[in-house]
Amino acid sequence: MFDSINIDSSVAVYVQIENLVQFAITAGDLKPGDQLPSVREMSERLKVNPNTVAKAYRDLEIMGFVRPVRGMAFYIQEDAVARCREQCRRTIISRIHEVVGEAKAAGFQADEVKEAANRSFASESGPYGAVPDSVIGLASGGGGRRRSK
Amino acid sequence: MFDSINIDSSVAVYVQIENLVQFAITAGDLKPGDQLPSVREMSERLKVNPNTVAKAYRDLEIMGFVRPVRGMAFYIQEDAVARCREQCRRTIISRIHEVVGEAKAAGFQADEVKEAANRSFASESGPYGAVPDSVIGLASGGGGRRRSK
Amino acid sequence: MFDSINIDSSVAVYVQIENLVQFAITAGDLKPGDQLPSVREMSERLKVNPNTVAKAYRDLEIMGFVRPVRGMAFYIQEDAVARCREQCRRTIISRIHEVVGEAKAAGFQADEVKEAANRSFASESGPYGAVPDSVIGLASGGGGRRRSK
Amino acid sequence: MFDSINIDSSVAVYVQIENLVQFAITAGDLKPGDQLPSVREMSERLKVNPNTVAKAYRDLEIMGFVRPVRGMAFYIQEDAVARCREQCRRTIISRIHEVVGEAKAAGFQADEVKEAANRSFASESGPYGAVPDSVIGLASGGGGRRRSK
DNA sequence: GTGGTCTAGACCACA
DNA sequence: GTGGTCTAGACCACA
Repeated sequence: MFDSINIDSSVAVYVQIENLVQFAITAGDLKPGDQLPSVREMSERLKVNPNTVAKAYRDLEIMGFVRPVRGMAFYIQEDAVARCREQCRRTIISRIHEVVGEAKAAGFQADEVKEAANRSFASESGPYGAVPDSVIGLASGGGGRRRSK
Repeated sequence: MFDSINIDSSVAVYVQIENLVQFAITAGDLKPGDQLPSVREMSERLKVNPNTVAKAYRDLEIMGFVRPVRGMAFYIQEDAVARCREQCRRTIISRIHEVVGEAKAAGFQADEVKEAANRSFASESGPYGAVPDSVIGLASGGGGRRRSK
Repeated sequence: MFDSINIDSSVAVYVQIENLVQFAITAGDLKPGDQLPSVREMSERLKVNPNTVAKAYRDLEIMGFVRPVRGMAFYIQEDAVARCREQCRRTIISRIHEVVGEAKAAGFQADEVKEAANRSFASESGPYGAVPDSVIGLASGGGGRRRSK
Repeated sequence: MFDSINIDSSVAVYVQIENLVQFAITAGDLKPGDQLPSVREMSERLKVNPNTVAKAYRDLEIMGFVRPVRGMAFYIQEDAVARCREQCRRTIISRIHEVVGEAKAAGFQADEVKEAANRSFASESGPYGAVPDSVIGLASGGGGRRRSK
């Protein structure tokens, strides 16, 4: 958990951090009352500037998912789970929709998209890590065949 | 073609424009020798500033997909198709990988992602348009089932 | 260094900026690892719009001479020097060739061109500054002699 | 005469045309009372759009170097020569100054610039043609030696 | 503070 | 009419 930031993603780093936390809450990896890693620890894990982590935490606080106590500790709010899950669902649905729209526009077939998704599901990497070869693999395999034409 | 820009997307507007053109080339909607809509026309269609379109076109030129002819227009290069298709494939694969990673991190099941993708495939909208209700629908349907913890 | 832009030159302002940086790299005034003046500082020094400087810096990045670090600065690349020198040489040779061609077409003698070049070499001014009187002086001196048909 | 336009030069095409005419007047290749090539003929020789030639001719008329008669014929003015020569001299001096400034900024030695100029003087090509190999040659010869360091 | 994106709009070169 | 350059200035992401 909390180890994959992709500096090249179109998604801003601080949004990636917010997403990682929200996904963890939604998946049950972080429960109400749990504590977030400190800003400093998180910034070292993710190798980003502490200010960037601090901004993400501040946003999560504004959204009501975490609550700051004293200096640096942030705790997951009691009522965060349901709202967080709903927000994650919408975020992900709209991103799936966007990416499928791109695939359609480029002439990809539904099968190819599904196959690519399956490979990603099977791979080990987190949401924002680099794309492993096992996923890219599709390209020279089934992908190239049908898209041509 | 060329009618859907999402100002709220994490993908920069000029990148969305570059993608739209590349997808059109890959899908065969734009062929070598064809000309791009003029900067002004494109900016009116997409309702973005002409400078933003110009930046996208300049990037496409640097990538070697189009060639500007002074006082005339931008033309699709002869050798653009294969390279463009390969680049689109990589772009899309890595974006699918990212979005699937997000879904996994949030506890989505593969079936749910596939179902969301199917709905998007079936919908009419382009890559960067707003998310139609028919797609959001999944949420309250299959989505709610397993994600709950 | 970095103080002379000629808004009246036929050379576009952003190209003049690119040239100034390349000349500085070639001459060893900027070394690999050094950082460029910030976009804002440069725009104030040269009294041009920040966007114009940014365009020049972006081009230098595309040419592989500098590398931007988000939130920090642009740094001279390790391998920039040799390539940069070669490109400068070609740029300058072709510009000398152009100007000599103009002089020949207008009936200038080789001696006159050399004398003008010597005066410029002896003067203090940078590449794109205004032409000092000491250089113009040639005109009424040796220049008038033979050119008068 | 009138056969070399360099589309890649920083000097605008219509300015190159104006220069070619002015150089020809200064050098005595065009005399008062002589007629300029028609706009159409010139545009075919130089392979540029007639509008561009027309703009150059209009400018030359404004400068008082040529006079239009009826539809399309332009004649060299009686008093054009002296003024034209003076203007050419200033144009060329300031361009020599600019190019020498560039060479100095990049660390070129005076000798190298002179040698490059000599080569250009010795070559056959006109002011705005492509740079012949005989001129580029300097590079690997004396040029490379001293500039390094 | 530093670079990156975007808008708004002027003016120019070329076809 | 088409692309290219430049200004002026706002706002954002990141360090």
